[in-house]
Amino acid sequence: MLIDDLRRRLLKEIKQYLSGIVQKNGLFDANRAEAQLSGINLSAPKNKSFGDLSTNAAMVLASITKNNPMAVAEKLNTDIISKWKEVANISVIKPGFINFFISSEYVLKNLADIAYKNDNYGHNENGGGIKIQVEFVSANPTGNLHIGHGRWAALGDSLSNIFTANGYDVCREYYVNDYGSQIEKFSLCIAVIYLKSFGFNLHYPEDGYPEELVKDVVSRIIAESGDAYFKSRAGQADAGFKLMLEKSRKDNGADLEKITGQFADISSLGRRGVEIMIGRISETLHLMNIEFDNWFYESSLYSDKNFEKTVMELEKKNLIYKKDDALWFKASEYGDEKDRVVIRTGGQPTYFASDIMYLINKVKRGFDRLIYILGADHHGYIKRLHAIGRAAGLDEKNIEVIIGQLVRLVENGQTFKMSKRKGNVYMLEDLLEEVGSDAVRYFFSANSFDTHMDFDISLAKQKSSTNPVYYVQYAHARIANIINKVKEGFIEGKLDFNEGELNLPANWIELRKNKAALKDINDSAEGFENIFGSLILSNDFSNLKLSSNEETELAKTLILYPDALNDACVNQAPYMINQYLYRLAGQFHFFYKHHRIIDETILNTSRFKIVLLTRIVLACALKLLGVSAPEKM
RNA sequence: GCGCCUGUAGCUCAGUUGGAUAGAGCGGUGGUCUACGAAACCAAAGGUCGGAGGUUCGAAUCCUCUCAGGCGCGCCA
Repeated sequence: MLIDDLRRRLLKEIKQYLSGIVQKNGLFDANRAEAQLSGINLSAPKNKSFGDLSTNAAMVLASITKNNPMAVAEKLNTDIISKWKEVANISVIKPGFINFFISSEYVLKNLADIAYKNDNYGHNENGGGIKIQVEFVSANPTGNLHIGHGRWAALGDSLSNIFTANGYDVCREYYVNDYGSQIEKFSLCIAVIYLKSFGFNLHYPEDGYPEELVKDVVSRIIAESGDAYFKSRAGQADAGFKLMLEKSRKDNGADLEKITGQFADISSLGRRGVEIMIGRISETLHLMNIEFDNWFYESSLYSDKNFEKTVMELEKKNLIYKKDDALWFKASEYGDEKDRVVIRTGGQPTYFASDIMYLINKVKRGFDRLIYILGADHHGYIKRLHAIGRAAGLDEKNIEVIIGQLVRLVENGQTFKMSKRKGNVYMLEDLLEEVGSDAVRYFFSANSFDTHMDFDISLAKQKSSTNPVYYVQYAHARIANIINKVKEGFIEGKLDFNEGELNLPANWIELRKNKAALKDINDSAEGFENIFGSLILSNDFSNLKLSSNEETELAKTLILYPDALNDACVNQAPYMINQYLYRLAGQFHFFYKHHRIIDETILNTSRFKIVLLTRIVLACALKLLGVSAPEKM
């Protein structure tokens, strides 16, 4: 990591400088150093011609010490920055900016590092192995995933990948809401359809789940286990029962439930239904390259008298009280807007009761940091989750709630709210089928969590060649093509190059003698990876030459990947990876257009090596986003 | 009514805790292929940063007010 390291070094040296020179006049307080110096930036300047990097340190310092910014800048330059080996061509400009370029010495040294680290290039240990749990999607198992879930899934998974690459121990968790009244309703719907499909004459609950969905689930249940969920098979032919069913059509839901329960095992059907739905959801997520480490079932919170024990604990800590025959949690004493009901009149626990137990459970499992990624429709949760955390004596900083804004659907210029499209449903599965996982993943992680993004269905449906994901993938495919070309050229004996500069893998030399084996390698699934991997292993990347501006710029972008990865982590912003990728791909295309790697029969080995390194970085970054790195398109 | 989020080019969005001439992509305009893949490259055009005040050397960024949009505010989950 270059930028972050330099900034840290700069701050450290400035502190020493300040404490020695300025402290005596009282302008600088060592205890407040962090706050006073926090405004110091070291980053790429807006205008590239100023340099690769720039710092406003002199201006911040000048305001503390009441000195002339230009004079301070000159001093910082001679005393500190000019001594850095990483930089070159330093200049001090008007208000007090210090601009500089990355030294070629540093660039070359770090290019070699890319080949050495390969798949792990850019990774760091900043996380220090801290256990961090990311809970996301957690859609109810009573329906399919909608477009919004797709966005949160992409963001959550990419963010998890970014955390892992930054040295955190990440657990991706999906919380399955399989307990409570919604599940009871879902179970009843399933049981009703189940009985109906065996000839029973029941009416479908009016406020039930979409019938098509439930029918789908039931047909799978019947396909796998037939009438196994009947309580009484004899009842089917009973005339008295039929009368009862007739009557039930006019009755209310309570009777419907009673009658249904008499003949079918509602809760078992419900459990099976939930499993089927979760299976579907995980399949959809799998299509998006997302695998959860843990599927946590809400119902498991209620086993072993855990609920009763938790309530007793809360009572002991004086966190709950009774009012209007219900049991309340004193959430307002811990920052929530009001107190929350834990047990309803009648003894049923609320969803909030689960929240309490779930959070306690997470802490008990040893996670240091908890991240909840919630949809904007759940933003009311932030305060109550923090309230639980505080009451449990946890540091609020370790319970982070990230709110992902909703996705608005646009079709032919018309906008739809996701929730209003129940009649004409366009689900995540449909989107994946229409545009493919790569485009979905790339697009959904391309914006910050905060943007209210529009998803244009009509645009997504047409496979636009101007799609940024193709642009990035195309860079990778181009490189794969070059690598193949080089291999073929060598084996066919049509390519000349200085062998000292490019060490060919041993198996290539074998292939030159035995061309029949070539086809086998090419046809094998790992063929390309073998070609690429052996090239990386057999070569030294510290001796390449950067002979043009385009190559130098590309190389600098390559070595700044670790910084991009760090930034994406610190800011919890996967979109920064998208931006980096786009910039890298652009720089590669630009380079490619201006310089030939293979010129007629001559291979430029330095350029070829840069291309190999570019491929590594493209693949690393694409992997973080869960987007494939194709060899052909 | 209260709370959270958003408003930047025709469209979709960046702009890291206040910094230099507000940036990309798409679309539109005009150029590039007997060339390692043109799914690419190059050039110019496009803006009172929703509006109004304020804070200071300096504001898209911070404060106040205001307009517009999204989402919440249950003994539902």
